[in-house]
Amino acid sequence: MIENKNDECVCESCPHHLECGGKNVELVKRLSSTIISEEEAYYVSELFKSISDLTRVRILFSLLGGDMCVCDIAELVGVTQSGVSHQLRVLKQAGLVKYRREGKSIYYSIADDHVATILAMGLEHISE
Amino acid sequence: MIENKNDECVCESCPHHLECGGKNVELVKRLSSTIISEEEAYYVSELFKSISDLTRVRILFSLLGGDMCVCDIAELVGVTQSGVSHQLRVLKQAGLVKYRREGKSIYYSIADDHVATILAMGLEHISE
DNA sequence: TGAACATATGAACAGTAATTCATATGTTCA
DNA sequence: TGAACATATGAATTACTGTTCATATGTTCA
Repeated sequence: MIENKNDECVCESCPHHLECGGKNVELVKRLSSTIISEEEAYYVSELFKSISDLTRVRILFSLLGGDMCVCDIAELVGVTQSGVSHQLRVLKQAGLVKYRREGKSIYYSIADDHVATILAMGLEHISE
Repeated sequence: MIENKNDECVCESCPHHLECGGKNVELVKRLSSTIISEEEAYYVSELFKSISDLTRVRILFSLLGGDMCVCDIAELVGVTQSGVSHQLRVLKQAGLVKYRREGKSIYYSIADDHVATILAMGLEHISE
């Protein structure tokens, strides 16, 4: 809780807070802006958005088991080759997966341990 | 890479893998199903979906600075009281925030340190 | 109890995203 | 080089999601 010395809201722009006892918005605004910028918030939301689709989550957890080429992923998650390719593009742009070409095939894999940790944290959270 | 002893795909349902050298889909299917179930994948996607919206991310990071009542959050993120309330419901259902009533106001806060960690991991990832 | 305030909910609209089909790009090997 | 295969891309459709407005629920205090 953030309160001024009089335990009373001094915010100019929201006089109603004098009654609701809410925190001083100006103070909060200054504080929270030091925690995360508008731009950072956007990128964070974009990051999690890329893990917010069931198909993409299934792709990511499948890749935790080892690298896979696109056609294998497609069969595993039961989506069209085209569909998987579209989703892989999203994961690629978010920096969640990397890829390498091996002949005609392209193998995708989890970008780094950091990504694996985020996935593990998510799995842990829903298990509570 | 998962391969059988002959280094050759034995999958019945995808004969083309004999050429592309892809992994044995049946083996992968069995392996990855031990990592995460279909139901778990769904809940994980739902969890991250709740952090995939810019407004909700801004709400969460604001709450990292301390508890806040709905009207303060609304002013801080520049959305209608109604809009914030709708988004808080999403965050509540995902177990990301908790709340307590104090008189007429309801104060929301981050559910636990686990949530703060997930947010921090996200922020860390985009900073690479 | 009723007036004032804080929050929640439902409906409607607008913007966005996931999927598929058709097709293009890129690779291998005879 | 050209045929066969693997992946990527564009367009179109369908479904979903975020926002606001109007209103309902719930709390406090005179």
